Amino acid sequence: MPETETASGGQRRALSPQGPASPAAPPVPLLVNGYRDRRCGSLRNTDIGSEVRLAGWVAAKRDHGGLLFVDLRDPIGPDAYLPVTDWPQGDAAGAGTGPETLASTGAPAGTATDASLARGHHNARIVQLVCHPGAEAFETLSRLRAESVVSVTGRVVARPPETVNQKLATGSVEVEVSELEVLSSADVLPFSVERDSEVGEEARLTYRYLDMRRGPVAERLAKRALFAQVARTHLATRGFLEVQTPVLTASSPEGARDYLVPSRLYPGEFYALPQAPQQFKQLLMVSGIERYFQIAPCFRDEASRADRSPGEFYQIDMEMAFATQEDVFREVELLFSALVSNLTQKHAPTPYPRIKYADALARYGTDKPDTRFGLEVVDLTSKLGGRTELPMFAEAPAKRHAVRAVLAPGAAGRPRSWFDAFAETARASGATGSWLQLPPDGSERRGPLSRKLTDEEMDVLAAGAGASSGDAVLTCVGPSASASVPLGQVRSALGRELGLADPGLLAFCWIVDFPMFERNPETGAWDFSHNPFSMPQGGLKALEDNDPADIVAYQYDVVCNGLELSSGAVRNHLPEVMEKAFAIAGYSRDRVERSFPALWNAFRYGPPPHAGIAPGFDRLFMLLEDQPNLREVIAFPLAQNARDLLMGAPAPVTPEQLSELHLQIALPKKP
RNA sequence: GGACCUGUGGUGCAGCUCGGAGUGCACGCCGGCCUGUCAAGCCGGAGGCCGCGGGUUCAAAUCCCGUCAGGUCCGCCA
Repeated sequence: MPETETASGGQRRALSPQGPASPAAPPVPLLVNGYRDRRCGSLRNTDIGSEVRLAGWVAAKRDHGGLLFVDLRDPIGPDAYLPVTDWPQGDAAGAGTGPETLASTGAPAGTATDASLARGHHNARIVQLVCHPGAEAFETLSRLRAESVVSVTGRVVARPPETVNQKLATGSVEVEVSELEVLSSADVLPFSVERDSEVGEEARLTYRYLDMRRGPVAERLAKRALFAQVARTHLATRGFLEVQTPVLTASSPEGARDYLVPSRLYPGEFYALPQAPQQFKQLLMVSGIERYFQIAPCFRDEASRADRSPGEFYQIDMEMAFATQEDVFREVELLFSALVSNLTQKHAPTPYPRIKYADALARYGTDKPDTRFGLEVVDLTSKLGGRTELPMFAEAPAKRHAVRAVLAPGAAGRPRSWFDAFAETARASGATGSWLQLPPDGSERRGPLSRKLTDEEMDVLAAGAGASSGDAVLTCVGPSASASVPLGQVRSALGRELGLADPGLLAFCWIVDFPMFERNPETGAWDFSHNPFSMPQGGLKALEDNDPADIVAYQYDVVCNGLELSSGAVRNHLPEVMEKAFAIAGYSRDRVERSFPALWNAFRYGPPPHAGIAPGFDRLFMLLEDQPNLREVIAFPLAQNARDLLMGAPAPVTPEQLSELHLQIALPKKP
């Protein structure tokens, strides 16, 4: 069947950061050919009387014997966020186009305003076909299974008033089928595409194409495409050049486990897939590129989490020459604002608050705090430490322990098991947990602390935590760096249970001043605590004069709602500073040179100062879409164990392939 | 590397605590009826190695051990 591109070019204009579906954006045309000349979901009252050709999937069949209804469903297209038209010239009469932004996408005029009718959604992609027994198509159509694909010709007719369906965008009309062509027939499906039932993860991944045909995942992919376009367009207007970097590269000694690719030409040698284009982007800075970005694939052979894909993921990798930490913060806030305003109706206050790493640990017990709500951990070391009869508090200053507390609103009446669980959590992280309950009726305070503290001390504790009747105060005593951790966990749990977080808020914040080094608890040696290429604050002098424990780096994270979205840093571009930093971490100059030959050499030839960041693309999009895990925003995700249930990867290869690569398999012996 | 949750006709679930015949629900599937449905309705039917292996027991979907698969978390992720 010939396919005719009837639109003039059919191109979309680049999206402006201000609005993808702004009036300036031309509507997306339909390919008009032998398959169809209209989209199912586009038919309206104004089409009554016209003859149309439609194609799509048989979504549902209602066979009355003497009368047959079929719901025909469009494919999922860019109409999820762009205006569409069924006419080459961009005549928008039937497609409900207009100056809508995605955030305000509403129902087409003249029908129900149900949110499920929003453009691009399931009920906006359906039209009802009607077929009478006399019609030639009747027998064939009535025998077709759901999800078969057909092309039909028919006349658009008005539905009898009492049968108008408010749930469909096309609900006031139907199409009387005169001709039917079966384009493909479907076998019985492993699960229903049309019904809104839960399907197990295994079945969804194995039949991912059917899972996507159900709607939500594919609609999200359409939105993900918009996300990428907004990011690209925005960064381009900010002067960032999109540069692609190799996927086959060298293994780097730092970081996660590498995925290795054996070399055929060089027996016994391997490429590695990049964990991130970190060294390449720094080399681009040395190359004289002013601003670089890339939606970069990253590969890490590490265990997965709901917010961490196994195997591979994408970063919006960015780097700028002659830039400071402030410049990076501003560019990221501008980029995120463009993404948030184009893709969501959430609010994301700027500038993002900045929290020192050490403060984040103290106030939230984590370096990725959810700052949408309060309940911050308070430090009562100076008020209660050393002053009470209770040994735990009394001895804290001498042991250099911190006394910390968090408010548990309305928790006075919680069961003993809840408090015990907290105490156990505290013990597991090497601290001592206790608590005080303030009964709602104002009666005698209860809990272990009530037995050892004076009334005045309890007042200090309650006031310090901001507790009143009905609340509880949880306390934790331990080393300063870890005393807040169990309290932070309780804080997060309380936030969830009590619904303290505004779901419409994206509370971004910067975590700054990460320590440069940390002691390896086993060897006592100094390790890089994060990125070894970060510039220490104070430069060479700080490295020479200060205790490594006190050196902080120009190293930062951007965090939102308790999710870490990215790490970044002002890079260390000075070989002598790098040499010293690596020396503290126990690397000889020789070893640095051997480990990072390209950077080491490049930095001898005039590297500009530079800084950058690499926000996680999938994770940021998952956050904006309120999705609980990354599989919901990825077309073909691996299962948790890094298996591809659809394609069957990984899989053994032939002996010939192995031999060509000079590889032998030595499986571990079974016990 | 470790912990926990889940696994029951094609799909989703109940049954498992307290062992007693594969018992049940919703959907799907097959056949029949049906001219205004909207995930149509009504009648009938088929479909099961209760993930797999071992153990305890007179008897195991149910209890125990192991294992596989899916998920969540800890470690890990410079």
